[in-house]
Amino acid sequence: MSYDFKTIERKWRAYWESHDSYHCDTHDFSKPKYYALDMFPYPSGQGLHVGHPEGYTATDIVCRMKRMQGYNVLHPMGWDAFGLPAEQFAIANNQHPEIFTRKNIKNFKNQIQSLGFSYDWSKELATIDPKYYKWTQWIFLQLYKNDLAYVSDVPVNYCPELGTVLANEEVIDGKSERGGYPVIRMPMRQWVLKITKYAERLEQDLEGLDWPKSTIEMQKNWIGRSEGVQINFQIVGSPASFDVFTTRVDTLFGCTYCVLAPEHPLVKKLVSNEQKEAVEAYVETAAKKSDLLRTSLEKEKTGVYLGVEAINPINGKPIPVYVGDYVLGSYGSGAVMAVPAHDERDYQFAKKHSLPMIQVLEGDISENAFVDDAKHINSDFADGLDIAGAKEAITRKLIELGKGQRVVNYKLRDWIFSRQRYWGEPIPMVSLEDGSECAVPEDQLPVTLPEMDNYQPSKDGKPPLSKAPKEWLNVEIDGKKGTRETNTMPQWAGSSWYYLRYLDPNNDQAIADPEVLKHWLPVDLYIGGSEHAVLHLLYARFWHKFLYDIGVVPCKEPFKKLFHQGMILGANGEKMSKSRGNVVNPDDIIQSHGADALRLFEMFAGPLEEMKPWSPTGLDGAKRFLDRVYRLIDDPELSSKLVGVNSGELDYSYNFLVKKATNDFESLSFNTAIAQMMVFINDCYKAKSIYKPYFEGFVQILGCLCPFVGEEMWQKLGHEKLLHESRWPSYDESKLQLSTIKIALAVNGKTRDVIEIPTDCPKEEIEKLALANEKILSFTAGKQIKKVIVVPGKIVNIVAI
RNA sequence: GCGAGAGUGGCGAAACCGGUAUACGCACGAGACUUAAAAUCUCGCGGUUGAUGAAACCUUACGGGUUCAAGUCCCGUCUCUCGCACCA
Repeated sequence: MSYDFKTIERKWRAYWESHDSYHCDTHDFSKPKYYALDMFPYPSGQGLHVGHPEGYTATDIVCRMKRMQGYNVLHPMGWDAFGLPAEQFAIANNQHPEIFTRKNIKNFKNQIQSLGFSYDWSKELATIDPKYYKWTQWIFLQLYKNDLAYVSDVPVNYCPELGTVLANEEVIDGKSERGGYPVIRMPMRQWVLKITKYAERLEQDLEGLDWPKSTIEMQKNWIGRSEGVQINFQIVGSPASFDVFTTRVDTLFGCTYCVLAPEHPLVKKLVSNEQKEAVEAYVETAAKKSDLLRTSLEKEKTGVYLGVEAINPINGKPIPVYVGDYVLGSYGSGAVMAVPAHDERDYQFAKKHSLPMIQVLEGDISENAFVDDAKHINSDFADGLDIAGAKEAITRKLIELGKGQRVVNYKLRDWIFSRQRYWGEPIPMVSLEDGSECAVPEDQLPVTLPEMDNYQPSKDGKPPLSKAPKEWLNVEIDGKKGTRETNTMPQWAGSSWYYLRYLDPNNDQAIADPEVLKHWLPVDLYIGGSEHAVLHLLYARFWHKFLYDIGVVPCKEPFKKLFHQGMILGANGEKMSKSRGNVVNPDDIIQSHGADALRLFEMFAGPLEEMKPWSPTGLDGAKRFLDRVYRLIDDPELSSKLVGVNSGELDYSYNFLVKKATNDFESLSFNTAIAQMMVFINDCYKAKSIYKPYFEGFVQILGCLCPFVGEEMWQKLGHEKLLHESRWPSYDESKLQLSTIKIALAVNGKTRDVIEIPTDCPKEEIEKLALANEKILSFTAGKQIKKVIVVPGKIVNIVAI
C-alpha cells in the first residue's frame, strides 16, 4: 500500500504558498537569527537538474529544525540571471534575452516550489532587475571612488568565439571556462578591479573560517603568497639595473645567468646592436603565442641572448642576460636569476643553451637539478649551512650591500571586470570628450540596459552596446559631453553581494538597512557547489571586505560556515550528461515517487559532500520507508498501537533518535540521521504499543526531510498549527542510561564472547565474570594470564600466553 | 610535479576520543499471508573450511611499526578523485 503523495504534496504546497507560511521578518530582532543560504542558480533553459535539490534540501532541513528550535530563520532564494546562454539564445532567435530569462525563472521557481523548500519568497530577487543592479552599479562606483577600479590597456584573455574578454579565473588550460573555446592574449582597454590590494587579507582571514579544507587550500593556492627576496642586478657598462624575485636566495652563488620576460620594459633598452634583430623577432613571436600554444609546447624552454652582462651582487661576477618566455611578465618583477644546478626549469634552459652550472648544494645534478635540502658548497660564507641558514645569511648580506630586500609576492592578479556583452550590468561610467573617465552621479542610478535590435558582438571586440541608440550613448554630466561606457560587468558582479540584498530586498535608500545588516550578518550556513571555490567565493569575499572598509557591512567575512554538496552521478557512476543519456529529471521523480521520496533518497544516499550515483532501487527504498512510516497512522491495525500511555518499550530508541538526529542535522550528517530514523521505525513495528508523543517527535524530525508527508501526518495526529511552529523535541538523558550493558570479552585482542552485565557493575566484578566465563576459559586453558584490562562499558581484554 | 581528500561486503555506506568491524539501506535468499502474483510482515545474508549444526581461521587497498587492543595513530608503497600547474 502506497500513500497518496500526489494529493498530499499538492495540498500542502498550495497551503504554504497561499499563507506565506515561511515568511521571515528580518526587522524582528527579538529572537536569535539563523541565516541559511543556497548558492542561487543560473536559470538555464534546461530547468532544474537532479543535483540542485541536493544542496537545497540540506539547507532546508537545517532551517526547519532551527525554526522549531526558536530561531528567526532567513532562507531565501533568487536568480543569478545575467549570463551568456540567454544572450546566445537571444542572438539566435532575435529576441530580447530578458524574455528567455524570465521564462526560465518561472519554470525554475515552479520546480523548486514543487520540492517543498521553505523559502521566504517575499525576499526573491534577480540580478537582472534594475532595482537590484542599481546597487551592483553603486558598489562599482564606490570601488571607483576608492581607487579600486581603473581602466587599463593590459594584455587580456580574449576569447574570439565568445567575443569577450575573460578573467584569469575564467580561463582553464588556455580555454574558456564556459564553452571550452580557445583564448588568446591581446591588449585591450578594460576595466580592472584592484583585488590584489586585498591579497594579504583575503589570505589571512581564511584562517578563522569553518570552510572545507580543500576550498581554503584552493583559495590560498590561487592567492599564492610567497615570501622571498628581491635582488637588484646592475648591468655592466650601463646605469640600468633590474630586480629579480626569488624564494631561493640561498642559491645565489650558483646563479650563472638571468632571464627577462619578453614583456619586460628593459628588453628593448638593453639589447645590444648585434642581438637586436634576433631579440626583436623573438619578442614578437612570443607576444603572438596564445596561452594555449604556450602550454601545448611541452614546456620547452626557448630564449635569446640579449648581448649584455649583469653583475651578480653577491660575488661581483658578470653573467649573461637572456630574454625567454618561460619567465612570466606578470609575476614578481618579470625577471629571474637562473640557478641551473638547483632549479628544474633553469636546468633545462641551461642544457639547451650550453650555459655553465655552478653547484652550490651537495647532491647529484648529473640528470636533473638538485632541489632538496643539503649543505651548501661554493658559497663563500654560506658554505656548510642548510637552505634555511644560507637564506638568512645571504639575505642579510644583500640587505647590508643595499642590493636586496625581503618581499612578499602574490600570484593573484587584478580582476578584469569588463565584458564585451550586452546581457550584463552596464558599467556606470562615461568617457568625456577630453578622454577622461567620469562616474555617473549616484542619483542617476541605475543605468539601465537600452533596448536593441542586435546583441551580436562585433568581430573587432567592440561591445554590442557601442551600437546602442544615440539617446542612450550620449550624455552630459555637469555640462560636459561624453559617451557611456559600453562594456558590461561580468556575471560574477551580481553574485558578489546578493546575500546582502535578501535581508532587505526592497530598500531603495541603501543596499539594506544598516541595523538589519548588523543583526543578520554573517551568513551562518552557505551551501553550494565546489566549482565556485575560487571564482565566486573569492570575488564575494573581496567585495565584502571592501564594503566592510567603507562601513557598509559589520563583519570581515561574509560566510561563516561553507559546505559543498557532492555531485549526483548517473546510475552508471558517470557524470550526468545528455550525451551519456543518464540524466534524471526531478520532475519525473516527483511524478513517480514524490518530492519527499526524492529528498529522502538524496540525503540518505551517502555523505552530503561525497559524489553519489543515482540509484532507482535506492529511490524505491526511500519511498518504501515513507510508506512504512505512513502506515503507522493510516493502517487501522497499526495505528491502534499509538497510545497515550508509555510502556517504556521505546524509551531508549526514541531518546537516542532525538539526540542523534539533532546532532546529525547540525553537522549535516543526514545519512546517519536517516539510518537512525529507520531503526526507530523498525522498533515501532516490533513494539506492542507506541507512545504517541514519541511518534509525534519522530514526525517532527521526519518533517524536516520530507515536509509534505510530515505536515500531513502532523495534521492527522490532531495538530492545528503547522509543523514548523511546534517546538523541537527534546530527549531525556536518563532514558539513555540502560540498567544492563553488553560488554565484549576478548583474549589477546580477539573478542570471544559478549556478556550482559549491570551498568554499574564494579571493575573487579567484571574481571571476575570474565575470567570465569566458559568461552574465555577455553581460550586461556593452559596459558598464563599476564594481564587483564577492563574498560568499563566497552571491553575486557585478557592477555594470555 | 605541487596541494587537498579518499580506498571497508555483490552495491550505496556506518563505526564517538584507539575498545564487539560491516549499523541503516539496496540487491539476493527463505518463510508467512494469497487460488496466484504484486504489495506487506518476519527471518537470513563479509569470506574460507565444515553435508548440516557446533566451531575454527581469515578480513577495512598493500607492506611494516607502536599498543593489552588499530578501519582509526606512525612510516613506506600502490590506486582513485578534485584542484593548481613554467608563479622562480
